[in-house]
Amino acid sequence: MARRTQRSERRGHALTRARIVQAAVEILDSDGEDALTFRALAARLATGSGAIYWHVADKSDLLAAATNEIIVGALAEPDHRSEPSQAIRAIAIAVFDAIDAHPWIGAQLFRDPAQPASLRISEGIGRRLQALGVPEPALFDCWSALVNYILGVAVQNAANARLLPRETERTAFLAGIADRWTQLDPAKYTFVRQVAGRLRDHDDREQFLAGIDLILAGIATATRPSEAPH
Amino acid sequence: MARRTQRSERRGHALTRARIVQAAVEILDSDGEDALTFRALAARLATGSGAIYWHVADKSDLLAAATNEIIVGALAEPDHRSEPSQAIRAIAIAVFDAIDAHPWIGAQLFRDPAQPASLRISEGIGRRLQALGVPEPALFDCWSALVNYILGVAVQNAANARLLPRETERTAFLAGIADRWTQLDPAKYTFVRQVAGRLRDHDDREQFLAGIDLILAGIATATRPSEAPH
DNA sequence: ACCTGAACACCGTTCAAGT
DNA sequence: ACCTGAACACCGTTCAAGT
Repeated sequence: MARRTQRSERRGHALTRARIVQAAVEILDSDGEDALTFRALAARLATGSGAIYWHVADKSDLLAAATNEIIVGALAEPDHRSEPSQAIRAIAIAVFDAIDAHPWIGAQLFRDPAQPASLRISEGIGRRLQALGVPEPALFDCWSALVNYILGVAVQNAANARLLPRETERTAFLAGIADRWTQLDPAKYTFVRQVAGRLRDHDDREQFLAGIDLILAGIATATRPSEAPH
Repeated sequence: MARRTQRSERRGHALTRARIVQAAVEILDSDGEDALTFRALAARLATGSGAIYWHVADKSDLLAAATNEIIVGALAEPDHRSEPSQAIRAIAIAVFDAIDAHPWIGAQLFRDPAQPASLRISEGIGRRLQALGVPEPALFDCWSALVNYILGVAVQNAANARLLPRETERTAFLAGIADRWTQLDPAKYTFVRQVAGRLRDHDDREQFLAGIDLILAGIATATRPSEAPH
């Protein structure tokens, strides 16, 4: 977001790590994961492919940097006022939407639990759980369940989004799955056949949030017994 | 598991889709994801790389087939006797352990929600939720939350396992993260610093199960109100 | 019908050579 | 210190040619 002034900038086009990452994000967003090659990146930056290696260790380093840029941006403005459980939902949605808008993040977000992106999410969730009054012994489990769920589902959704870029394709795709489910062996797949209809018109985002609420309900169970009514 | 008799089999070495998939699994398990190339596979099967394409559409088809083989095997023997919530835990653990033992499954399991592997998991979980007495309106949400959590966490764990193949590396890795967490800015990362100690000696499998229990507790909340005490 | 293996069109990464 | 771009060691996939 913020433009850094570059001391050695010439005509505004010095090759910096920041500019490389930015160009990588643009390629990833507009043309997808496969389009990001060092050759394409070099062409866009009007330089040689080898020059990029002076600022970036390798492709995995490049993807990690691009991921952090997006996630840190998405979590930039947490609302400090809202109620803890609402704040948790807000963080979850921010991550979900960021991955939905930039599906290439998906695979990357797992790589290193110490990268800024993961840390921000962890800290945000953890603080709200404390504010919620979750007792010490249960805190680690509750925190880990929520963070795991948020990252896991968001990444799955990103994988789907990568497969089906357009909304119309998605609708047709879901309808296709629902149809195939309906035709399965009734004895072996009773349940799957039964929920096929729901699949057709469900919304991934709402589904994701319903899961968050379910976990929060479970957390409330773990919290209440140690709380006196006030 | 079951050996199919091949009509045109000569000396037990006819090139079949089943044999190709089996060889692919062996390479993936012993040498990792990057080691599975069509050249390596052809060498192991003592044939040309092009021959494989007669039985398999492309690499993604090959990986999907390998994934299904493992998952279907892992869920082969569900215990019909146990209590529903115990059965759900058993399914979750079976998936977790399968992905833990074959980390390369991770990325693949998302690809197609209509593949046998996903179907088995979905059906298994869904039936137990019905047996648990979850009312119709809540069923879809509960099912989706559980399946999403199971797949999401298992895949994350697989990604970590891929990074750190050996147990000793893992311990050192966790200790390293915990140390880094401890050194973070106390103002910005209060919570993360606080749980760093727990991270050091936590067990991924137990953590995973704790999350399942939390969701089950939430599901019980959604179930109880509509049930009369009996 | 099925197999062979050279050939094609790519990759990420390196590195001598330049400025 | 930083950039260039040819070269290297790979890939997945295709396809004419074989049996």
